[in-house]
Amino acid sequence: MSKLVTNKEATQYAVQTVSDQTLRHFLGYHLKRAFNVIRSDLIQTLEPFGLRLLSYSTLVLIVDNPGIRQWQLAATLAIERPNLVVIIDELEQRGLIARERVPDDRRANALRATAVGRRLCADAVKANQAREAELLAGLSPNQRTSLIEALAAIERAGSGRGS
Amino acid sequence: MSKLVTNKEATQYAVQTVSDQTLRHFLGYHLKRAFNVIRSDLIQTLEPFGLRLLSYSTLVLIVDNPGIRQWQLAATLAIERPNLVVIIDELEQRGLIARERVPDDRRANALRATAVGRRLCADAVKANQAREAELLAGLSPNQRTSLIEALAAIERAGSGRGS
DNA sequence: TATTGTTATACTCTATAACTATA
DNA sequence: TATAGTTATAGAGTATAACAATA
Repeated sequence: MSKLVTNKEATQYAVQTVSDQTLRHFLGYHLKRAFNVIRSDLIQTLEPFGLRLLSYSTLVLIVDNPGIRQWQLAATLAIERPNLVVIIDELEQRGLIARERVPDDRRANALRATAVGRRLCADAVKANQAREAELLAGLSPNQRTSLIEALAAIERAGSGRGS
Repeated sequence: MSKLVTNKEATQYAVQTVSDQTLRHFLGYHLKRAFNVIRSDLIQTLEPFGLRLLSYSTLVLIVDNPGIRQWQLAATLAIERPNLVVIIDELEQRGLIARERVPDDRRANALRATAVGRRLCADAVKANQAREAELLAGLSPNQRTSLIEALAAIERAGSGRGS
């Protein structure tokens, strides 16, 4: 550096430590940051299973609800029907689920997990549980319960407004 | 319909109500859903100000930290430097902030909000506060405090791992 | 007419590589 | 050699319109 700059001079132009105190007052800010932690951790956890967040939750819902229709899945996952098609395609091509024809309504598909899909799903759920337990080790059981209750309350407060 | 199908037969193929009980056990599932509520509400709240989520938090951080550098902003917002450039461009073109040259280090920009930017920021923050208070009306002050504490704990638990 | 699944498309957010000008 | 800002680009996630088959 050709010019010697004292700390005092430098502070005129630089910021020593960034203050996010205004944003810290907002729940949305904390929600986003906490969600990012959980999300990036889960992405790494699911990677060995070849699953991403959406294909994972889709597979879990199909395992839990044999015969579910695509429109029901889309509604539960709060995504649009077109965006679900590629996910279903991928799960089917990997042999984890099957689209079955419905005699009652030949427009619809009944989705069912294969034995392979159910096995993979169980393993992925177990891995998810293990990692989440590690991440939440700092919270007491009481804190975890009230955290989930508070989040569910926020979700309910938002029902009835647009997504 | 050529074939008469009784309710009993129909239930073989359809799902009456979708069960998400496996996913409900996971904090990540609740976090995502609660965050979606807050997020879509905030998007609507900020729309009259011409701000989106990222341009909003960027503006707030610049107002709170006059002279902040872009790399500091990116680190605080947990986004990549390239993705910040377009946001800064937009805020600058709207006359809400200015890029100032730094004599010490001619590679860097010192970011400062204009008077217009500070005014808009204050108004947007006020609107955000009002809406969040409405959404959280169902939670006691105690619940809100412990909720934010729990989220901050999760965020800390994730520090030291990749984004 | 309305619904189910589908295709095509577009917009936002996010991530990486590589360039420039400085240091 | 490393850093700050930038450009270009590509990948997810998400949203809408419109179509075919079926109800």
